[in-house]
This record gives sequence, structure tokens and C-alpha cells, in this order.
Amino acid sequence: MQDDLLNRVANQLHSIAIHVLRRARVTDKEGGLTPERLSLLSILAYSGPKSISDLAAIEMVSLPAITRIVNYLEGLELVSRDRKSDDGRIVRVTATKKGLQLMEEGRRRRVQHVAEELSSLGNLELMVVAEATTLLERIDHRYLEPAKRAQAN
Amino acid sequence: MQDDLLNRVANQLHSIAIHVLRRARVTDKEGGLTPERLSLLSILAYSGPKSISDLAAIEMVSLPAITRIVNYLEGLELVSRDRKSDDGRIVRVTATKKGLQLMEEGRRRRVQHVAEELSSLGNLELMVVAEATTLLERIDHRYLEPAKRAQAN
DNA sequence: ATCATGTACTTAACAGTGTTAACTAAAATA
DNA sequence: TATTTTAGTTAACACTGTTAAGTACATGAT
Repeated sequence: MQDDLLNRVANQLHSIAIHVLRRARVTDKEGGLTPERLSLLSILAYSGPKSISDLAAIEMVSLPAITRIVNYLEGLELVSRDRKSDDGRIVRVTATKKGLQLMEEGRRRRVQHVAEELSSLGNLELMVVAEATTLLERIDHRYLEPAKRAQAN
Repeated sequence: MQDDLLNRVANQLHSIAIHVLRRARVTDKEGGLTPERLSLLSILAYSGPKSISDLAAIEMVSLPAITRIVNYLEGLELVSRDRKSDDGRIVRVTATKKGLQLMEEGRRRRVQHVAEELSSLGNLELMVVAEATTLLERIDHRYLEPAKRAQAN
């Protein structure tokens, strides 16, 4: 019987996640960066310089996908590349100040959007949701760590 | 002060949504359908036949984007098109039995994946999350209705 | 009744993201 | 030192989304 609840919650959570993001995504146009580019930038912003491989692992996409996004962001001087490490193969990607700034704005807009939607909740209700997100975040972190994940967006 | 909580929750919810979906997405390859195609199919499955315009509104994308996905799904006989209405311009798209079946499987896999992640929660914790998702779903529905939205995935 | 406008959809051209396969360069290893 | 492995890039291709232009049906004014 407990499984029914589990399934219902999974179902709801899945739907909610889709809808929340779909609506938040609307705000992205303003920033001028696509969600993928913004996401990569925010990883660098939240957890510092990373190699191309690290980024690929975090974003769960291939190396070429990362290379291209980094190329683009580098062109706009939102990130920089350097190879100064003991291992000459590794490229270290770092967010520039300009990049950090743009990223913050984009994220703020998205979160703001979500916050507005949540603002219809009463205080008690908000507290319930707060408890839940804390629990879910705990789960999140468990999946984040094995892959050496950072605050991936 | 309440705004701090609101913001924290919005922030967490946003992150969680991204991560939940990113991980669930991994299961999509098995189904053979991309998330977008699956999503469109599931709208038809959950809320019946829809016009191209309806689908575009629900998915919040342009008409041509829908046309193309419908073309593809039609080629696989997962949906069918018909123009039998009093208004000869409107195309009614319907999920075929084959489509319904495939969709159910895809969705089940995704939800299953989410459920597995949630299964580490204790009973009390699960109940807290259940309360929260119910609240969030209520918000969801408010945004769904104005656009005449259906169970969009 | 017909001519003009509007609506629903399609087609075409283009940009962005993801993939795999093939290539280059720098370690690591035999 | 020669070979293999690892990190990253480049190229070619599939999918999704966009806007602009075209087609066909509906509606509304003359």
C-alpha cells in the first residue's frame, strides 16, 4: 500500500518538475543565453573552474557538446580556458567576472519566477513545501556526489 | 523575513526540478522516443484528441514545431490525423492504440526512476513530500487552466 | 454572390544542442 | 623508445525550436 503513495508522489513530482521548468524557461530569453549555456556557466560559478571532462560528467552530455558551448561562451568572454596545469592535456574552464554576473541575473529571474508562483501558498503550506524540498535536496545530493557533482544549476 | 523562506524554497525547487528530470531523462533512450515526442504523445493519451494549435499552446512551442513532431509520430502510426470536423481547417490529432501503449511504458519508466530515488525516504518523510506535491500540483493546475492545458505530461 | 480578411496548418530555411567517429597532442606504460 | 591511454577538438549528422512565406478553409462586408 505504501507503494501506491510512493508512486503517486513520484508521478506528481515528475509532472511538477516539468511544468515548473517549462514556465521558468520563459524568462530565459531575456538573458540572451540558452538554458544549456546558462547551466554550464552556473556550474562554473557555483563550484569553480572545471575541466571539460568534469563539465561533461556534471551535465551528463558528451565532450564535444561541452567543447562547443565553451567555445561560444569563450567568444563572449563569459568563460576563459587555460592549460596551465601539471597535466598538459587538461583544459581548465573558468567563469569570468562578466560571466558570473550574467549568470546570477539569469538564475535570479528563474528563481524569482518560481517564487512568484509559490507566493500563493499560505505560511503553513509554504513550510510544508520547505520541509519537502529540504528532504528532496538531501536525495539530490546523494546522486550528485558519486559523480563529483557540484551545484549543477 | 518570510520572503527569505520563499526564496530559499523557490531556489531548492528549481534545482530539484532540474536534477530530477535530468536523471529521469536517462531512461528515455530505452523507449526510442525523444522527450518531446513522448510528451506530445502523453498529452494526447491523457486528455484525448487535440488540434495542432491546442498542442502548440499546451507545449508552449510554435505550430511548425508541433506539425513536425506529429508528422513523425504519424509515420510510426503512433498518432493519426483527421480533418473531419465542421471546420475544415482544423486537424485533429489522436493517439493510436500503439501510441498509447508506448507512451505508458515510457512514462512508467520515468516515474519508476523517480520513485526509486524517493524510496530512500522514511514513511513520515514521504508523507511530508506527498503533502507538498499536492500543494504544488494545485499551483500547477492554476497555470494549466488559463491556457486550456491538459495533463501536459 | 463575391471579394477581402482572418485563421489553421504546412513548408522552408536557419540556429542551437546532442550524438558518434575520426583526429591531435600529451601522459603513462611496457 | 615505442605503444597505448587519456583529454580535448573537429566533422558530419539527427532532432528541436524559431520566423517567414505559402495554402486552404471560414467569415464578414459590400
